[in-house]
Amino acid sequence: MQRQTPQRKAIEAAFHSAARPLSPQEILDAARKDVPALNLATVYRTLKRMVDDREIHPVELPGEAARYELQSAAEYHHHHFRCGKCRAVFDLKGCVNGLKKLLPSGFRMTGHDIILYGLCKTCRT
Amino acid sequence: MQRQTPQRKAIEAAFHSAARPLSPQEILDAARKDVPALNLATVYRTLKRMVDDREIHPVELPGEAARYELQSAAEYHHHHFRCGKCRAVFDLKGCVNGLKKLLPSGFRMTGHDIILYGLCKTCRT
DNA sequence: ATTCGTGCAAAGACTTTGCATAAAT
DNA sequence: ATTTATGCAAAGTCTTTGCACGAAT
Repeated sequence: MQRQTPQRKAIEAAFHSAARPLSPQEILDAARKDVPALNLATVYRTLKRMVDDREIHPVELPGEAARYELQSAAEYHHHHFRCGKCRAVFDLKGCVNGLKKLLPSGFRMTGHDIILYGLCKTCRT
Repeated sequence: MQRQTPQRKAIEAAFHSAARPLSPQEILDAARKDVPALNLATVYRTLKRMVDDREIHPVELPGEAARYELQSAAEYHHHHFRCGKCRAVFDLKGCVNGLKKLLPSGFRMTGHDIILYGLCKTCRT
């Protein structure tokens, strides 16, 4: 049975207000507004529990540390956009056709990732 | 000007015989057959120089350490397949259409990654 | 009262860097 | 002779873990 601690509440609050994938450090920074003494180790441990509880979902991008997002965002199939300037990651809607045609013969595909890179609306100006 | 050391030769040889993206540790293991005293730090430094020289190219997959492949493989636009059993990474040919339609309005796209997951021909049996 | 979570510090994995030595030009 | 690369060890980053304390049930 898991407990209802101020730390976990603060971390959950960070996810709900961000609405985009967050790194452990971003979560720490945000959650410290509620619980200033919060420790990074606690963030890592809490993230692990939340993943086990299927409350959040890891988002892994090439060459970067894992981020996490609410399971509600992961419920539908989606991909990610990474801004080259502010470095933030955004959820994208939809998918594409024709991935199977990339497969060499004899290979079986069970999943895929698509990551788009560029500039977000804010950084584009 | 760069020098022609046995270490660098051994590392280059490892790339040529593998013909797939390799991690620094895989490179160390392979190149030690030629230069047993080879050090991991030397591998990292040599990889950096080879990237600067455009002789190799980094291949970054979600949630994994960087691998590298010969620039000749990177000359054409391509993506990667990752086998969930043997964990090897393979090059794929071709690409897909319709990625731009995933972009939120106001965002600009400058590049993309596609990674397919599944079982390779060998592991599928 | 018991159990589980937290903070802190230490330990790990991976990568980078300083420095004296050795090798290449 | 000069310049650059190497090996080793130390230092960095990010993440995990041990332990005693404190909080939740």
